[in-house]
Amino acid sequence: MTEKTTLTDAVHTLLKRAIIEQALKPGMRLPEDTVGEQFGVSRTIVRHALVRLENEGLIVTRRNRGAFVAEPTMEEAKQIFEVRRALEAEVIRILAERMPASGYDQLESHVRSEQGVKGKDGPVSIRLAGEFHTLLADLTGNAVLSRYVSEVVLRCSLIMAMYAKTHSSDCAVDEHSQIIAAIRAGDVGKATAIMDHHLGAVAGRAELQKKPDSISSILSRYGKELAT
Amino acid sequence: MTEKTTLTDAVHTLLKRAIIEQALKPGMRLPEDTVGEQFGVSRTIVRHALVRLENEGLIVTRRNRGAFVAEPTMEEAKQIFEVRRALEAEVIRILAERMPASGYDQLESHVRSEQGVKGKDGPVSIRLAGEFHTLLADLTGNAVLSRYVSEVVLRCSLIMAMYAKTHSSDCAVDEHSQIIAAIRAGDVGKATAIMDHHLGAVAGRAELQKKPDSISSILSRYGKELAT
DNA sequence: GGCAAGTAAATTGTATCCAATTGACGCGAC
DNA sequence: GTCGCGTCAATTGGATACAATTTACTTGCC
Repeated sequence: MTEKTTLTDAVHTLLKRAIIEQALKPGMRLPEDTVGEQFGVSRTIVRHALVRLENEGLIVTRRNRGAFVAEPTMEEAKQIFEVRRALEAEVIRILAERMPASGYDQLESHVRSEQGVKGKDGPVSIRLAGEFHTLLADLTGNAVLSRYVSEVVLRCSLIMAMYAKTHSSDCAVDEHSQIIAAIRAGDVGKATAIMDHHLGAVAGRAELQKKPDSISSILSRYGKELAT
Repeated sequence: MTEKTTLTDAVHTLLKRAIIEQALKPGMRLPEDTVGEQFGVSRTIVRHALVRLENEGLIVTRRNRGAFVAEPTMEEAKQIFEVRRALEAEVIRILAERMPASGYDQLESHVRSEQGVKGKDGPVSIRLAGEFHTLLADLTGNAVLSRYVSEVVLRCSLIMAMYAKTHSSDCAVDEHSQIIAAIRAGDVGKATAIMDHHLGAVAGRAELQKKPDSISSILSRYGKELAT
């Protein structure tokens, strides 16, 4: 399986995971040859992977300056959450209408694995929380929808990594279960309401945590100018 | 302005327009060096542009085979329309709440230019009809939403180019005006309903037109194997 | 005459190489 | 001491060269 994929895909996937798991922090530079050296591939490959990442909004590139891990502003974050809410509402609407056979099993299985890492917050927790929503979108069978949800979820993960101190996954997992239940009951309105509340809480957590973190956050945003 | 943009952007834009305007027909091959020769750039540039186009769903690439203009199946088309409906509903919801100052002027101006080419159906008509929706999305001020709408609109244009014989833009322009009026009146429900009907009609036209066109369509789909 | 295998051509995947732009450091003048 | 200018290093933008894989054709055998 690892041989079937192209090198570009591999690098792209690795970089993506590294960004989401905060190994590569927002604002950090990504020199092409450094990354290439690290993975043992040429700049060409890294360039292609970076193009993809830029299209996904996970990095930004400045002309003749190179690529940087994206640092979503609060404004961008609001926009992303706005789109995400709309997309996930559609996901719920579809799933309430046509949930595939093994859908609930997969969802419950995932929630269980989320509960497994409930205690320890951190990158893994953020990733799993995101993957719940991705799984939800996948179950719609709509590849386009799934792709977009996946993108906004990843960018939200990046936002959370930037602005929220702790992920406090406790309530998140709980709400995930509630969403599943509401969909199972065919109650689109309730499921959407919970999802909205869920996302609102997530967004709000980022927003609330932003103030105390603003000093270092702002500095880090301008800090890349000084980074040697 | 043409000097500020990078070569990749230029090639990307040109290819995109060529695909939308059906100069490059669905299923057609896009050899890297042929395209590069045509535009006077290297394969490197073309490759980057192709990566972008693939991410946008306008082309598909087969491993070691190259790039082909996408040929959305009816299933994919349905998925794209499903997502598009959800996204444009969100656009309407937002615009009814916060329409920028010069928004209506821009919209009405665009509708007038659509009416200008009302008679002659064809690529330009399809492009303008698409740009109305893109403009609508741009007015939300939400760059993420705008980007996604732009993508699905382009893919819908490709679908229409594939499946619909005539674009019959008459009703489309009329409905565009109605949507503007409904938004202006602050009637989200009505605007969404018209938009749904509008998109449904477009999708339906593709679906209905598909049968009589199926022979040549299918042949063209297999024709790429024979293309010399 | 049809099928299969081998070979050759074409095209992509990848790496390396050159040029152009940008940011930084240092020097000098005011 | 500070501001401005010039040179330099570093990194990306782009092109070319090489390798690997796939397709298609030809040739030989049944």
